[in-house]
Amino acid sequence: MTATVRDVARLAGVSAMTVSRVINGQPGVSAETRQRIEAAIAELDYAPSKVASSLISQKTGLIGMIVPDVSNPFFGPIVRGAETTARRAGFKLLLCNSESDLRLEREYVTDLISHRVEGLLIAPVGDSSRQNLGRYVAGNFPIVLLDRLIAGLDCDSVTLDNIDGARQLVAHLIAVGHRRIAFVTDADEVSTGRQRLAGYRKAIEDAGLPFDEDLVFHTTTDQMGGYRAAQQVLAAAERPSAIFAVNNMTAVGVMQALRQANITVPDDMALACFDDVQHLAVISPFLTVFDQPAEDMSKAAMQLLLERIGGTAGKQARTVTFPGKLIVRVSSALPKRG
Amino acid sequence: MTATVRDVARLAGVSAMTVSRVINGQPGVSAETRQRIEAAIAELDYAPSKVASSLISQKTGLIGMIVPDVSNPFFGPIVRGAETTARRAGFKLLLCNSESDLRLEREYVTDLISHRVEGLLIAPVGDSSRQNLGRYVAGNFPIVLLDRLIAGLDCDSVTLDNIDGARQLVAHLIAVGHRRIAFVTDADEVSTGRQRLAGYRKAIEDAGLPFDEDLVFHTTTDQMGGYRAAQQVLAAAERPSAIFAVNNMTAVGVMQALRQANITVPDDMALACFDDVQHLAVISPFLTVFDQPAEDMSKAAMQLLLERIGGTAGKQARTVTFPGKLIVRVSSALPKRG
DNA sequence: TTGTAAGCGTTATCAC
DNA sequence: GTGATAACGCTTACAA
Repeated sequence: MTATVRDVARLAGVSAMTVSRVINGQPGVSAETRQRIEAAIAELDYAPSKVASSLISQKTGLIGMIVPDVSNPFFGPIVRGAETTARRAGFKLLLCNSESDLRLEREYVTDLISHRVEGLLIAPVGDSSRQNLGRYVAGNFPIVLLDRLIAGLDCDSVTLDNIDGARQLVAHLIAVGHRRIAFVTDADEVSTGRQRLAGYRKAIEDAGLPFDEDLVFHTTTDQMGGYRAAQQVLAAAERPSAIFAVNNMTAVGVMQALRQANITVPDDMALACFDDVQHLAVISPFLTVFDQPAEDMSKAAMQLLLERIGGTAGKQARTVTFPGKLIVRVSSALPKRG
Repeated sequence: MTATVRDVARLAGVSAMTVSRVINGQPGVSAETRQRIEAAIAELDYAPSKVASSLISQKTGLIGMIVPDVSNPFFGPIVRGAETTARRAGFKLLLCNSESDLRLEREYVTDLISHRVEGLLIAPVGDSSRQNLGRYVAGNFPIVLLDRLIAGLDCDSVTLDNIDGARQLVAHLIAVGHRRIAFVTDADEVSTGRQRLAGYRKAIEDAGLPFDEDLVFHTTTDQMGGYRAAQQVLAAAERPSAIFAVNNMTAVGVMQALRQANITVPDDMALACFDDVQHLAVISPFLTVFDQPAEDMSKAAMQLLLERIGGTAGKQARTVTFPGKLIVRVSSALPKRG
């Protein structure tokens, strides 16, 4: 179990070096010796230590990945895609959940660096993550941003075309007949929120409607945040006919508040959001969404990271933007009453 | 970025040892020296290498986790819970997706061992995983099984009471009025499938109904497997009025096949399965399920593993069984027609 | 309070 | 074809 090269060498009657050659498939070992060594390895259940070899090669074969929460149906496929791509390139993934907490994110980053991950794939908490990452980016440490950009940080990244996605989604709501559309989103701290707000505004202005700041409800983009924001929406003087939630968890919270207030979707209020939940639509094709190809985005991001690690990337930061697609279901229909 | 203790020592005008003391917060360093060293650390962006310290301490602070697929809504929370618990104990998680592939699982296990993870938390592919794990269990390497047991492998484990869960779910279907209930499950290779079959059978016999082997449809427990099995169910001579799918993905496949055949749930066919999808029910409370407390189970499993790693566990294998709960929604109602 | 020497398990280098 | 030696970056044990 904890045998070393030397134990194997002793048992096989050779030197540690020869064992090392066999392990790494290097030439220059006679077939007979090789067999004796392989027998000794099997006998001792010997597993070479990557800890020791990493120390010499300065390569751990480890990649750090930080997401807010793997159990979020958007990030699950993201982690899955990244891991698959990493594995195929011979890397293992150290997974961290930042819980959208800047301090926890910072702790993870420094820990991962200490573990000598060869690169970092991260869906950052927000613009403030710049504090946590800036020095490494400046030091040319391989980092790729996923889903969210960081203002003022020039770095490889993979995101969705959030502006146009939001524009499409809101344009759809307008086409259906909605005129007052609430947007439930976060503070100005996260790039996705900012971009989706821009798209929301564009769709409204494209349609010749007035952009009303009071229809933008800022909150935390989790279930509780969506819940609270929806209550504010319902309390608004002139109630909107539709709510656009900035992401999936926020939409869940919105739905929860609506249900509690006995408001039926879409009969009393329409609802649409970002992020489709894979497979869910089969069970219940209800929610109109703008779907992000999460797994593909993540694979692309890992690819960028692998290139950076491999040194085949060039100095300039690269940006990949995916289009995504609008999926219209029943939740966005025009209310029958009200 | 890649400074070493010696670089820091040189810059601070001390020995490497003194730097090491400062890093590890050991006593015996004058305040003045400490400050000089801390300044040097900051100046050089020095991050101590866990690769090197792991080599000495024989502790990596790494735990391996293998699940079939993190993007599965059952395993997402499982990974999340494990990571949170591991982090609080100072461990990082190396995440692997076995894709329910025995060979891939084997590869992951040996790789993780080479990386010197201090323990392994695994939702194994099935009974055959015994080949992949047996030697390590025999060698007292810390391993905890999650969700699935392995026949003939005596090892710490956390599972659900699958027999009673399935019994409750099927008893509910019977109480609603169903008499012919199809069970879509895997081959005999996975403990959860076996146990749920036992529960299915018990509920049927408890109700004084005949157990009909032809109502048990064996397939792969993924979406495609559920899809194919449902087609067989529909082709059955005497069509059942309800389908019990062994897990979430299988249920999705069943639903897909039913929809394609223009069969409405529950009006033409009832459906129930294991695994609730968190949050989904808020959006659309449709599917009757037997819910497993995935995150809690996972936290408990990680706790067992941490105890084993810490040596506070004792030789005997421990088993923790969670109860879970039946959640009745609309999909299990008695068909109106047929 | 601080430093020196040795070694953790590998492998690169060079010698035989 | 094979082996001795040193080194990767750190820490334990001991010395000063």
